[in-house]
Amino acid sequence: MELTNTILHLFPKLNEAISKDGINILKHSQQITIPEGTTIFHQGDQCLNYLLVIAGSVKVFTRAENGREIVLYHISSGGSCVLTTSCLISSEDYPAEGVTETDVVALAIPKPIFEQYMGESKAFRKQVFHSYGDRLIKLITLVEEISFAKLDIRLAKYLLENGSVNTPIRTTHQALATELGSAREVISRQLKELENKGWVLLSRGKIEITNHDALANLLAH
Amino acid sequence: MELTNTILHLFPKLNEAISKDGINILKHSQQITIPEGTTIFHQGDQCLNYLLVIAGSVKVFTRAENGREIVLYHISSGGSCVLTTSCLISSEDYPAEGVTETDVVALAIPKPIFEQYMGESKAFRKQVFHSYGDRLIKLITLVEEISFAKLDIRLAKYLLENGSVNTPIRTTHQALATELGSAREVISRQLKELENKGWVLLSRGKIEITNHDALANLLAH
DNA sequence: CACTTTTAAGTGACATTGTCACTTAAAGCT
DNA sequence: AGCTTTAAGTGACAATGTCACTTAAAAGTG
Repeated sequence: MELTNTILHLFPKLNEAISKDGINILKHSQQITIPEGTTIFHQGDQCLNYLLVIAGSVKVFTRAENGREIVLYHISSGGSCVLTTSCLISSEDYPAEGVTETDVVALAIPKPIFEQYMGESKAFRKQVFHSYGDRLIKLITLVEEISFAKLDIRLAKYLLENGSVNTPIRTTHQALATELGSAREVISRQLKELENKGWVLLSRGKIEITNHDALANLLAH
Repeated sequence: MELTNTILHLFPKLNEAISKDGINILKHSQQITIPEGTTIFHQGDQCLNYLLVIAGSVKVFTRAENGREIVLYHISSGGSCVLTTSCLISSEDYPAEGVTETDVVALAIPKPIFEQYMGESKAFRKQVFHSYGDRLIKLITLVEEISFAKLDIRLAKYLLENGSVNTPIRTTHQALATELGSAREVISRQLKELENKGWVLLSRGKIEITNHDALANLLAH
């Protein structure tokens, strides 16, 4: 019952699907645990389940021929994998890879059950569409940021969203470059500048924010 | 009956929805014509119809604060507007604008009918999901191209896709910059280089391809 | 037609970001 | 302690974006 409550809290629309439409999602789906670093899909894969993430995080990214990568978005608890959903229904290839960033607990709804629910429950459809719309918006926002925003701003934003004065960010410059669709050397230089200004403190694999307000001020424009 | 055939040809899944699921789409929807240059949606709009494009083309783009724009994708005949669909269902704001590039003929399915069909017809759902998946893939591809591909390559690709030796492209450098998410000056310089190589011929508002193979060779890498 | 106005395109200097071919240094392993 | 792996630094240079203009073609107008 603990799990049930967690799920219903994370996916309020499913709650509605269960109570209003009499759909027994928990009975017909399976809870799975995926270890960190697992590739859950990559280009050309067939997929057989609708995945709802209960705990942990999945990184979805594309890779260029020259090896450079860019993160498209993350799926964290309360999110679902729309790319697999899309291929679930329209059977197209997706041009991206998904890798678990942490151990992930997910609810897997098998394809036939998924299709049945899509027909039977308006609330279930809403849940699915909601996560679709969410991804579209995230992708559009990403296009905007890549095209228009300066790197120092995007970097500062990332730092503020992922750390604070007391909680350092544990990541590498390379990972950050991937996250922002830039190159490692460029990130290193930008970080070095922030360090020279005294706003962050750098060490191998760790970035500490030392002046939150100054960083926040960059975003303010 | 002419229109019916056109529609069923453009949207094969709807054909199935009609024949298999007994759904009378044509009866409950309305054919509308929208003149060129009409904004059909912009950020924050509410939308009341599911739009299927029968003829013409819609440009979907975002605008940065400094006025720079980038085209996210085009919706042409056989396409449907997923952004409005998304907001139709999840009632979120979308961070983009849609403007007709030509006169557009579209089929408008009112929201309540749309929701009914979504419940009743698997084929209809497939149609909707297919266009969703399509957009996701287009957006992901766009992110890839913006992040990784060189501008001259993207420009050459655009030129080849939109013109040939006999059919010049009628557009401005500014419009091209918007299409590729770059700046006008940069596009002008790139075009000038192509002209110097003798691959295109430039005049105000017009680009003529004079050496198709050389351009195609750029893409081949 | 000659003129003004609008719109498109060109230009050079400079800033930002990406690429390349490395070097240096820290952490983990035996 | 020495070796290996991984992270980060560096300088030179290329590609792209920005700015503040100028020039020129087309469109509108009396």
